[in-house]
This record gives sequence, structure tokens and C-alpha cells, in this order.
Amino acid sequence: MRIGELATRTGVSVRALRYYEEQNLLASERSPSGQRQYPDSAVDRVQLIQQLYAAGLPSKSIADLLPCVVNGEATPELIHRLSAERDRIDSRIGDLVSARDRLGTVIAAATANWRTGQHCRLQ
Amino acid sequence: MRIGELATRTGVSVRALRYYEEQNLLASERSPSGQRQYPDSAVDRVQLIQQLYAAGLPSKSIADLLPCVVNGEATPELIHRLSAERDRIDSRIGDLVSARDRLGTVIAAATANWRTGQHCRLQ
DNA sequence: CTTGCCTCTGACGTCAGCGTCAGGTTTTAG
DNA sequence: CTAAAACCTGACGCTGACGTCAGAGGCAAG
Repeated sequence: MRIGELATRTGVSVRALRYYEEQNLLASERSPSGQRQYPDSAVDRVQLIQQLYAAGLPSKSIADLLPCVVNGEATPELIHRLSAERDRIDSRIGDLVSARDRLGTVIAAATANWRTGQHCRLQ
Repeated sequence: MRIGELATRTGVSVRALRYYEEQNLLASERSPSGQRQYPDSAVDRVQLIQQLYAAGLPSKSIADLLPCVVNGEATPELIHRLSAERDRIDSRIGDLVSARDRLGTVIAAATANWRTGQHCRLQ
């Protein structure tokens, strides 16, 4: 398929797809006239890239790790890298959970005091 | 205390503290000569700001929500905002968990196949 | 054949959360 | 009193993941 279709099927902009190629995250064949051609598997690939971006990984890390995730180019060093990224994600999750709980507490207190007295005193 | 001490006590740079003030996240009294003066409570405040930044909230949202979180300025609209942010954090947590699990699967497969055959085939 | 949409390659713009430098004042230590 | 350290206000720089515009070529339909 061409780049426009891949964009609509993944919900990612054309510009972003070209950017992914620039960052060596997503290869493409070229038609004789120079237009990009993608196989169907590119849809999954793009979604994987999105997921890793959403996890906070920068392009460079994704580029390093994709060969392992997709093809299984597993050197001990890459496996170590993967573990490190997973641990970073884990600690980010911890941060988010504590932030969410804090907001939860505030929300509970605020709604309770809203119903009674128009004002709450926290902390 | 002055800005330098607040910086060392919170682990946040002086520049960042001035930026927080610029974004209306952190107020300060001024000495006659114009230097910023902070109460002890500013330490907690800064750590709260950090926590909300870590949760992915932009300055503007934090500025809107801080009055509620700190003083309990609880209007129904603010409470709704808080709930919305909490829900966004929740879905971010979901994204991170699935990304982490995916990396976990890859790591497990890669280490197993590394021990046996030098290569793995995933997906 | 031409109209209209898709695609191409640069290349500059944007936004957030600061870093950093300049040039000047204030506070503190000796 | 003086030198060093801390502070002040601009203001420009930086990074990443794109948005956007310019100018030009490609391609199916009527």
C-alpha cells in the first residue's frame, strides 16, 4: 500500500510515517517513480512503534530495540537494554500510580466537602 | 528561605523554580531588594508540582488544578477536571503496563532462545 | 489531455520545560 | 572593606516529534 493508506489505517499522519523512516524505524520499498510502498505488516509495525513512543522511549532507543523485538536479533547487550527500558517503564508506572492516588484522594475529599460545606481543607 | 536553598532542598534547579513562578505554579514573597522568599511549605509544593509533571500534566493544567489540590477551591467544574485528569493518567498507566508486558515477553523469549539457539522468532 | 488528488523532497515553524549566557545588584564571609 | 557567592531580569538555545508550506512530479478518471 502507499503512504496515505497506511496513514489512515494506523491513524498516524503521513508526516509522522516519513519521520519514522528518517529515524530508521520503518523501512519502505520504492516504486520506480519513487513512491513508498508498504506491506500489510507495516500496520502492526507502526502500532508497535506508537506503543513504544507512548511508553516514553525516544526514537533512538526504539531503533536500537526494534531488531530484537521484531526479528529476534538477541545479543546479551540488547537484552540488557530491553530490561533497563522495562525497569524504567516500571518506575514510571509507580510514579503515575501515586499521582493518580493523590488525585483520587483530593477528588474524594473535595466532592464530600462540596456536598457539605462548599470548602475543604486538605493536607 | 531563598531560591538557592529551595533548589537544593527539592533537587530542582533554580531556573526551574523561576519557571514555575512564571507559570503561576509557585508564588513567592519578595524581600525589599527583590529577592524571592519562600516559606517551608514551598518544599512540599514543589514536590507536588514535580509529581504532577511526572504524571504528564502540562503547566496550564497544573495551574488550574493546584488551587483545588492545595486550598480546596472545589467548584464542580474543577472536580470534573480533576476526574478527567485522573482518568487520563489511568489510561496512560494502561498503555505503560501493556508496553511493559510486551517487553517482558520479548525479554523472556530472547533470553530463552539466547541460551539455546542464538536466535528467536517472535510474533 | 487536463483536472484533481496523491506523493515527493527540502526546509522552516512549533511547543514545553527548562539550560545557559550576559550584565548588573545584593548578601555574606573574612 | 572587599571579594566571592548568590541573586536578579531578559533573552537566546536546545531537544523531540512532528506540523506546515513550497515547488514539483505522478496517476486514474472523464
